[in-house]
Amino acid sequence: VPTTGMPESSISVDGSPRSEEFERGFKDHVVDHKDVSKKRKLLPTWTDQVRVFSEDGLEGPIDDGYSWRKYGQKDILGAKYPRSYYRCTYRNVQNCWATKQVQRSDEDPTIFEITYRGKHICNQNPHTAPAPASPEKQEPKQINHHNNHQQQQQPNELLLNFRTNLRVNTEDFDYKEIASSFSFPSTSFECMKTENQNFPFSTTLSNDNLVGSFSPSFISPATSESNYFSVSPCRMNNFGGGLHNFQHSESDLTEIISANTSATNSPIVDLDFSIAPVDLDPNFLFDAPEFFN
DNA sequence: TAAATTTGACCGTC
DNA sequence: GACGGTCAAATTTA
Repeated sequence: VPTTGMPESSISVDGSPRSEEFERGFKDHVVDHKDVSKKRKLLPTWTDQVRVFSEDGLEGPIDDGYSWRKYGQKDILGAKYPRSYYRCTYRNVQNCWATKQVQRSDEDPTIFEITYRGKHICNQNPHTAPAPASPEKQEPKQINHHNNHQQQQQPNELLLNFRTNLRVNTEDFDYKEIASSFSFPSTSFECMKTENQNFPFSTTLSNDNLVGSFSPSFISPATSESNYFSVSPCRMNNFGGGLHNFQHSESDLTEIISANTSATNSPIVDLDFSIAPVDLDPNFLFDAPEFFN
Protein backbone atom coordinates (compact mmCIF):
# COMPACT_ATOMS: atom_id res chain seq x y z
CA VAL A 1 0.00 0.00 0.00
CA PRO A 2 1.48 3.28 -0.99
CA THR A 3 1.75 5.54 1.95
CA THR A 4 1.90 8.70 -0.04
CA GLY A 5 -0.81 11.01 0.99
CA MET A 6 -0.91 9.63 4.45
CA PRO A 7 -2.99 12.15 6.29
CA GLU A 8 -0.63 12.12 9.23
CA SER A 9 1.20 14.75 7.33
CA SER A 10 -1.42 17.20 8.43
CA ILE A 11 -0.87 16.71 12.07
CA SER A 12 0.48 19.68 13.84
CA VAL A 13 2.79 19.65 16.76
CA ASP A 14 0.04 19.41 19.30
CA GLY A 15 -1.91 16.76 17.49
CA SER A 16 -4.37 19.12 15.95
CA PRO A 17 -4.60 19.55 12.25
CA ARG A 18 -3.46 22.80 10.88
CA SER A 19 -5.77 23.82 8.14
CA GLU A 20 -3.18 24.72 5.58
CA GLU A 21 -1.23 21.58 6.17
CA PHE A 22 -4.35 19.56 6.11
CA GLU A 23 -5.49 20.92 2.81
CA ARG A 24 -2.11 20.45 1.32
CA GLY A 25 -1.95 16.88 2.47
CA PHE A 26 -5.20 15.96 0.83
CA LYS A 27 -5.12 18.09 -2.25
CA ASP A 28 -1.69 17.30 -3.40
CA HIS A 29 -1.06 13.98 -1.78
CA VAL A 30 2.44 15.18 -1.35
CA VAL A 31 4.11 14.03 1.78
CA ASP A 32 7.45 14.75 3.18
CA HIS A 33 8.00 11.57 5.10
CA LYS A 34 10.75 13.02 7.18
CA ASP A 35 8.41 15.74 8.16
CA VAL A 36 5.76 13.23 9.07
CA SER A 37 8.16 11.38 11.22
CA LYS A 38 9.18 14.51 13.01
CA LYS A 39 5.63 15.49 13.64
CA ARG A 40 4.79 12.05 14.89
CA LYS A 41 7.52 12.36 17.40
CA LEU A 42 6.24 15.72 18.41
CA LEU A 43 2.75 14.53 19.06
CA PRO A 44 1.73 14.85 22.67
CA THR A 45 2.01 11.45 24.22
CA TRP A 46 1.03 10.17 27.59
CA THR A 47 0.43 6.85 29.18
CA ASP A 48 -2.23 5.48 31.42
CA GLN A 49 -2.09 2.23 33.23
CA VAL A 50 -5.35 0.53 33.95
CA ARG A 51 -6.15 -2.47 36.01
CA VAL A 52 -9.20 -4.51 35.32
CA PHE A 53 -10.91 -6.42 38.02
CA SER A 54 -12.38 -9.55 36.61
CA GLU A 55 -13.35 -10.85 39.99
CA ASP A 56 -15.94 -8.21 40.66
CA GLY A 57 -17.94 -9.29 37.69
CA LEU A 58 -17.84 -5.90 36.09
CA GLU A 59 -16.11 -6.37 32.82
CA GLY A 60 -17.51 -3.32 31.25
CA PRO A 61 -18.72 -1.23 29.77
CA ILE A 62 -15.73 0.83 30.71
CA ASP A 63 -15.20 3.65 28.38
CA ASP A 64 -12.78 6.50 28.23
CA GLY A 65 -15.43 8.56 26.56
CA TYR A 66 -14.11 8.32 23.07
CA SER A 67 -14.80 5.98 20.23
CA TRP A 68 -11.81 4.07 19.01
CA ARG A 69 -11.29 1.86 16.04
CA LYS A 70 -8.68 -0.81 16.12
CA TYR A 71 -6.40 -0.64 13.14
CA GLY A 72 -3.65 -3.02 14.03
CA GLN A 73 -2.09 -5.45 16.40
CA LYS A 74 1.52 -6.46 16.72
CA ASP A 75 3.53 -8.87 18.71
CA ILE A 76 6.12 -6.88 20.54
CA LEU A 77 9.56 -8.21 21.14
CA GLY A 78 9.96 -9.29 24.72
CA ALA A 79 6.33 -8.82 25.55
CA LYS A 80 4.01 -11.66 26.32
CA TYR A 81 1.00 -9.97 24.92
CA PRO A 82 0.46 -8.25 21.61
CA ARG A 83 0.08 -4.51 21.36
CA SER A 84 -3.11 -3.16 19.92
CA TYR A 85 -3.37 0.04 17.95
CA TYR A 86 -6.43 2.23 17.94
CA ARG A 87 -7.34 5.43 16.22
CA CYS A 88 -10.26 7.74 16.69
CA THR A 89 -13.40 6.47 14.99
CA TYR A 90 -13.97 9.96 13.63
CA ARG A 91 -10.59 10.29 12.07
CA ASN A 92 -11.95 10.67 8.58
CA VAL A 93 -15.16 12.41 9.48
CA GLN A 94 -13.79 14.99 11.84
CA ASN A 95 -10.10 14.80 11.09
CA CYS A 96 -9.35 13.70 14.58
CA TRP A 97 -5.92 12.08 14.65
CA ALA A 98 -5.83 10.85 18.18
CA THR A 99 -4.47 7.33 18.55
CA LYS A 100 -3.74 5.01 21.37
CA GLN A 101 -1.79 1.84 21.93
CA VAL A 102 -2.83 -0.79 24.39
CA GLN A 103 -0.24 -3.09 25.85
CA ARG A 104 -1.03 -5.70 28.44
CA SER A 105 1.45 -5.89 31.24
CA ASP A 106 3.71 -8.89 31.37
CA GLU A 107 3.95 -8.95 35.10
CA ASP A 108 0.32 -8.38 35.86
CA PRO A 109 -2.07 -9.33 33.05
CA THR A 110 -4.81 -7.36 34.72
CA ILE A 111 -2.90 -4.19 34.03
CA PHE A 112 -3.07 -2.54 30.66
CA GLU A 113 -0.77 0.21 29.63
CA ILE A 114 -2.49 2.62 27.33
CA THR A 115 -0.40 5.09 25.44
CA TYR A 116 -2.25 7.98 23.94
CA ARG A 117 -0.88 10.02 21.13
CA GLY A 118 -2.40 13.24 19.97
CA LYS A 119 -5.36 15.07 21.29
CA HIS A 120 -8.93 14.49 20.29
CA ILE A 121 -10.28 17.28 18.23
CA CYS A 122 -13.43 15.44 17.30
CA ASN A 123 -16.75 16.53 18.61
CA GLN A 124 -18.06 13.19 19.70
CA ASN A 125 -20.39 12.93 22.62
CA PRO A 126 -18.61 10.94 25.32
CA HIS A 127 -21.82 9.45 26.56
CA THR A 128 -22.94 8.09 23.27
CA ALA A 129 -19.70 6.35 22.58
CA PRO A 130 -20.18 2.63 22.13
CA ALA A 131 -19.05 0.56 25.03
CA PRO A 132 -16.62 -2.30 24.75
CA ALA A 133 -17.99 -5.74 25.25
CA SER A 134 -15.33 -6.89 27.62
CA PRO A 135 -11.82 -6.06 28.67
CA GLU A 136 -10.58 -9.13 26.94
CA LYS A 137 -12.21 -8.33 23.67
CA GLN A 138 -11.34 -4.73 23.80
CA GLU A 139 -8.89 -2.96 25.98
CA PRO A 140 -10.03 -1.64 29.30
CA LYS A 141 -10.67 2.01 29.66
CA GLN A 142 -8.62 4.09 31.92
CA ILE A 143 -10.14 5.35 35.06
CA ASN A 144 -8.60 8.71 35.02
CA HIS A 145 -9.59 11.11 32.37
CA HIS A 146 -7.44 13.78 30.99
CA ASN A 147 -10.29 16.11 31.11
CA ASN A 148 -10.20 19.02 28.85
CA HIS A 149 -12.91 21.04 27.28
CA GLN A 150 -13.86 18.11 25.12
CA GLN A 151 -14.17 15.42 27.69
CA GLN A 152 -16.30 15.28 30.72
CA GLN A 153 -17.65 12.35 32.56
CA GLN A 154 -20.67 11.85 34.67
CA PRO A 155 -20.13 10.83 38.27
CA ASN A 156 -22.02 7.62 37.68
CA GLU A 157 -19.73 6.68 34.92
CA LEU A 158 -16.75 7.50 36.99
CA LEU A 159 -18.05 5.40 39.78
CA LEU A 160 -18.47 2.49 37.47
CA ASN A 161 -15.00 2.93 36.20
CA PHE A 162 -13.51 3.04 39.61
CA ARG A 163 -15.29 -0.06 40.60
CA THR A 164 -13.98 -1.86 37.61
CA ASN A 165 -10.51 -0.54 37.26
CA LEU A 166 -7.74 -0.13 39.67
CA ARG A 167 -5.56 2.56 38.36
CA VAL A 168 -3.73 4.63 36.96
CA ASN A 169 -2.09 7.37 35.15
CA THR A 170 1.33 8.07 33.93
CA GLU A 171 2.57 11.04 32.12
CA ASP A 172 5.45 11.65 29.92
CA PHE A 173 6.02 15.10 28.75
CA ASP A 174 8.62 17.33 27.39
CA TYR A 175 10.36 18.78 30.31
CA LYS A 176 12.76 20.51 27.98
CA GLU A 177 10.02 22.59 26.58
CA ILE A 178 8.01 23.17 29.65
CA ALA A 179 10.89 23.67 31.97
CA SER A 180 11.27 27.33 31.35
CA SER A 181 7.69 28.21 30.72
CA PHE A 182 5.64 25.98 32.85
CA SER A 183 4.55 26.03 36.42
CA PHE A 184 2.38 23.43 38.04
CA PRO A 185 -1.18 24.29 38.78
CA SER A 186 -1.21 25.46 42.32
CA THR A 187 -4.53 23.82 43.08
CA SER A 188 -3.37 20.44 41.96
CA PHE A 189 -0.20 20.81 43.84
CA GLU A 190 -2.00 21.70 46.94
CA CYS A 191 -4.27 18.73 46.57
CA MET A 192 -1.44 16.35 46.07
CA LYS A 193 0.52 17.81 48.86
CA THR A 194 -2.19 17.46 51.42
CA GLU A 195 -3.24 14.12 50.22
CA ASN A 196 0.08 12.52 49.69
CA GLN A 197 1.81 14.12 52.59
CA ASN A 198 4.89 15.18 50.77
CA PHE A 199 4.46 15.71 47.13
CA PRO A 200 7.99 15.55 45.94
CA PHE A 201 7.95 17.74 42.91
CA SER A 202 10.17 20.64 42.74
CA THR A 203 8.26 23.54 41.34
CA THR A 204 11.20 24.28 39.17
CA LEU A 205 11.69 21.77 36.47
CA SER A 206 15.00 22.58 35.07
CA ASN A 207 17.13 19.51 34.93
CA ASP A 208 18.08 17.36 32.03
CA ASN A 209 16.14 14.57 33.52
CA LEU A 210 12.83 15.34 35.00
CA VAL A 211 12.75 12.10 36.90
CA GLY A 212 15.57 13.49 38.89
CA SER A 213 13.16 15.99 40.27
CA PHE A 214 11.16 13.31 41.93
CA SER A 215 11.93 11.84 45.22
CA PRO A 216 12.42 8.09 45.34
CA SER A 217 9.26 7.74 47.30
CA PHE A 218 7.39 9.33 44.49
CA ILE A 219 8.63 6.94 41.93
CA SER A 220 8.68 3.91 44.11
CA PRO A 221 6.07 4.28 46.79
CA ALA A 222 5.80 1.80 49.56
CA THR A 223 3.01 -0.14 48.05
CA SER A 224 2.98 -3.84 47.92
CA GLU A 225 2.55 -4.39 44.24
CA SER A 226 4.44 -2.14 42.02
CA ASN A 227 5.78 1.26 41.23
CA TYR A 228 2.58 3.12 41.53
CA PHE A 229 2.03 6.34 43.20
CA SER A 230 -0.93 6.65 45.44
CA VAL A 231 -2.84 9.74 44.66
CA SER A 232 -6.45 10.48 44.14
CA PRO A 233 -7.80 10.26 40.62
CA CYS A 234 -9.25 13.68 40.85
CA ARG A 235 -5.86 15.11 41.46
CA MET A 236 -4.36 13.12 38.72
CA ASN A 237 -7.01 14.38 36.41
CA ASN A 238 -5.96 17.86 37.05
CA PHE A 239 -2.38 17.05 37.02
CA GLY A 240 -2.43 14.88 33.99
CA GLY A 241 -4.95 16.94 32.15
CA GLY A 242 -2.80 19.91 32.64
CA LEU A 243 0.35 18.23 31.64
CA HIS A 244 -0.53 16.15 28.71
CA ASN A 245 -1.31 19.15 26.66
CA PHE A 246 2.26 20.16 26.97
CA GLN A 247 3.87 17.12 25.66
CA HIS A 248 5.79 18.04 22.63
CA SER A 249 8.59 15.77 23.40
CA GLU A 250 11.18 14.29 21.23
CA SER A 251 12.56 12.69 24.29
CA ASP A 252 10.87 9.54 25.37
CA LEU A 253 10.61 10.23 28.99
CA THR A 254 8.07 7.82 30.28
CA GLU A 255 6.34 6.75 33.38
CA ILE A 256 6.87 9.83 35.38
CA ILE A 257 3.79 9.57 37.42
CA SER A 258 1.59 6.73 38.30
CA ALA A 259 -1.49 6.91 40.38
CA ASN A 260 -2.55 3.98 42.37
CA THR A 261 -6.22 3.80 42.93
CA SER A 262 -6.17 0.31 44.19
CA ALA A 263 -8.93 -0.56 46.54
CA THR A 264 -6.40 -2.35 48.66
CA ASN A 265 -3.99 0.44 49.19
CA SER A 266 -5.82 3.57 48.23
CA PRO A 267 -8.99 3.74 50.23
CA ILE A 268 -9.17 7.45 49.55
CA VAL A 269 -10.29 6.85 46.03
CA ASP A 270 -13.94 6.57 46.69
CA LEU A 271 -13.87 9.67 48.77
CA ASP A 272 -12.10 11.77 46.25
CA PHE A 273 -13.29 10.99 42.83
CA SER A 274 -16.62 12.65 43.27
CA ILE A 275 -14.97 15.97 43.71
CA ALA A 276 -15.46 18.07 40.66
CA PRO A 277 -12.35 18.53 38.63
CA VAL A 278 -10.68 21.81 39.15
CA ASP A 279 -9.98 23.98 36.23
CA LEU A 280 -6.51 24.76 35.28
CA ASP A 281 -4.98 27.22 37.56
CA PRO A 282 -4.84 30.65 36.01
CA ASN A 283 -1.22 30.81 37.01
CA PHE A 284 -0.55 27.97 34.68
CA LEU A 285 1.85 29.42 32.21
CA PHE A 286 1.94 28.67 28.56
CA ASP A 287 4.35 29.83 26.02
CA ALA A 288 3.02 28.11 22.97
CA PRO A 289 -0.39 29.33 21.82
CA GLU A 290 -0.97 26.14 19.87
CA PHE A 291 -1.50 24.39 23.13
CA PHE A 292 -5.00 25.68 22.94
CA ASN A 293 -5.78 24.48 19.45
C1' DT B 1 -25.39 -3.95 4.79
C1' DA B 2 -22.62 -0.77 7.12
C1' DA B 3 -19.34 -0.64 10.58
C1' DA B 4 -15.77 -2.80 13.21
C1' DT B 5 -12.10 -6.11 13.66
C1' DT B 6 -8.48 -9.18 12.06
C1' DT B 7 -4.30 -9.91 9.99
C1' DG B 8 -0.62 -10.07 6.62
C1' DA B 9 2.01 -6.83 4.13
C1' DC B 10 4.28 -2.63 3.71
C1' DC B 11 7.09 1.28 5.29
C1' DG B 12 10.35 4.02 8.06
C1' DT B 13 13.69 3.97 11.62
C1' DC B 14 17.47 2.23 13.94
C1' DG C 1 17.69 -6.96 8.81
C1' DA C 2 14.88 -6.43 13.01
C1' DC C 3 11.39 -3.98 14.92
C1' DG C 4 7.41 -0.98 15.66
C1' DG C 5 3.66 1.42 13.48
C1' DT C 6 0.22 1.70 9.86
C1' DC C 7 -2.55 0.31 5.92
C1' DA C 8 -6.18 -2.03 3.76
C1' DA C 9 -8.34 -6.35 2.02
C1' DA C 10 -10.76 -9.94 4.05
C1' DT C 11 -13.63 -11.30 7.52
C1' DT C 12 -16.74 -10.77 11.29
C1' DT C 13 -20.26 -8.47 13.82
C1' DA C 14 -24.32 -5.77 14.83
